[in-house]
Amino acid sequence: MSEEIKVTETEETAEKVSKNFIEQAIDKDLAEGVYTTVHTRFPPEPNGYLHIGHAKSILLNYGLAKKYGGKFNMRFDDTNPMKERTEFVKAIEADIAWLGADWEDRLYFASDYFGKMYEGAIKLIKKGKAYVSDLSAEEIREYRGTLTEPGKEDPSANRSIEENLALFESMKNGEFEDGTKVLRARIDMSSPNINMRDPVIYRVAHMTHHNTGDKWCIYPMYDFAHPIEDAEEGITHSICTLEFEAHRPLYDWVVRELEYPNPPRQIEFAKMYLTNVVTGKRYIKKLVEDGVVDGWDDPRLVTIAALRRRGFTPGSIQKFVELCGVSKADSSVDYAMLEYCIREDLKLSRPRMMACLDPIKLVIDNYPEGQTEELEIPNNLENESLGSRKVPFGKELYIDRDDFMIEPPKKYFRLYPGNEVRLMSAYFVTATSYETDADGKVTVVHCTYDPATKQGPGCTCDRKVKGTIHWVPAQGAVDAEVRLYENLVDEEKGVYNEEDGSMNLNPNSITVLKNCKLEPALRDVKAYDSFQFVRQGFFCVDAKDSKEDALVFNRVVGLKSSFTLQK
RNA sequence: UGGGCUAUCGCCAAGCGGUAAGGCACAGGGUUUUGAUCCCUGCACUCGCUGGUUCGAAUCCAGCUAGCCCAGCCA
Repeated sequence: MSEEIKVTETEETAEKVSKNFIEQAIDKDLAEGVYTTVHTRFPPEPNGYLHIGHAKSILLNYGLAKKYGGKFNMRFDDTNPMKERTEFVKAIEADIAWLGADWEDRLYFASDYFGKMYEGAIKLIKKGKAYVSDLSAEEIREYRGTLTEPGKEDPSANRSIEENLALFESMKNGEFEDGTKVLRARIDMSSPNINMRDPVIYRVAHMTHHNTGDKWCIYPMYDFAHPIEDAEEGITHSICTLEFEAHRPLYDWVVRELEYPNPPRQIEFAKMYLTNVVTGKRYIKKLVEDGVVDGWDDPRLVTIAALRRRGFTPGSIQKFVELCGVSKADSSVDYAMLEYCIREDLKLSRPRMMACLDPIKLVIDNYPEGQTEELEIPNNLENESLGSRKVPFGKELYIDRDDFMIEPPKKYFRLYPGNEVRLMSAYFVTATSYETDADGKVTVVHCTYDPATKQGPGCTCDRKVKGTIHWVPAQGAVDAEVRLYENLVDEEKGVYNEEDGSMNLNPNSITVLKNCKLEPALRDVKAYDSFQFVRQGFFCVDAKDSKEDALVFNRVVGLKSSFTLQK
């Protein structure tokens, strides 16, 4: 195939998928020669764990760089030592790497630029564009004015450049208490944009920084630091969320006053929310502190760590972000979309095994005592490359409680007295009788099998049967605990309680099944291994609690079902 | 309230003056050793509202309405 044809095909494909507004802006910049490359970055503050919302930003930034043959930087925006910790730095790095965003050798810290920022501040002072203020935090607020009234000039605004320089140096040298002096940018106290009313750009904070230790006791504010970080790294497109839109004039002011030659351009997009999910940092924190959940990686949470532990894959999250798209409109994406993405990713890639989550015994009365046969069962009929495994079949098996009913409702085509079903990959069986315990709960089902109905390649049985159920051999069955999850919050009431800001928790968000029986091939699984448990869903070995002799599985997501069992 | 932004199917989201893409969800039907998958089919005479410009408007203009963001020495 010639190269020309390839190029044509690529263009055609690209035309079908419309570009989002950021890509359109980049195309325009490139076409007009504003930039010749694309360089993006993801700049989290290391003050907590990343969640699904951050994943969108990470993948968006990384994806853009990749798509345009550019670069993607990882940068910790650590300008406020009060909130930041190394613990979070490590967790965030791990999460981003897991998601598949590769920053190569470009891992930076905003604190690496504290020197540059200090110089930048001096440059502003020398240009008469910044001054040291004596006002207290409260006074600054008063002088700032309100949404409708303009601000008033800071009494310190007219100090000489020399005095400002000296004072700023004294700030740096630790001669002032926290809160007694700040450096302000001189812009416009009557601007309709409050962010432009002489914003504070440096504050005094005698505090040990996780990266720079005690070297500094003054720290730059986000609005001053961020444009410098971007410019220093040669970022072309600084992509952030919508709440920073009103800060863009200030961002542009900083890079202009500091005279960066090819200043980056800030573009804002709307944050993504998910329905019936808790994303607020302080809410997650409260759930963790109150012991409602088992840490920041509890599988019911949507932190990256939790999604990983639950059994989501990087691919599923990439797909999800791609499907959601990017825009400037507030959105709350249906959780079903995420479920669709993980099912898509796992359905062909994972073995389909048999497991009984609420097992009852099935005894085949006419099967020879003591006999077993080894059945060779393909691991995934839609993906041959996954091979097959052996499953022993014998007189005593387990089936799931839901698959047998004494008095079935209409349209129930599983096992009930007198009915014949297929035991998946084995034989047809017909229920004959059952045993119950003192409470009337079924404990054992008796059946007979038809030796002529052995399933598998070359099966000559042409009789059809409506129901097929899964089973696990009693001999060699593996015990396991399985955890089923539902929304953490009440779907009807909404996530947050309007009145007191509390959360409307769903009391049934977790169901722990302790006596599950898995087929023998599942004995040697490792953390994060995941499988389809046929007819039930996708399950993942819990990385925190699963032990070699006490397996624990999380249900990632159930299979879709158009059938609801009426009990 | 001053400023900024947003409004297209239940949920995302294309559309960029030529007569409403796509995905999720949902509903029917077919295939089926998973009530799954897969495969068909259906699902906005209408684009927050009202006017205007135009042969023609979701797209342009005006005026409304609703929602989100900004008054941290947080990011």
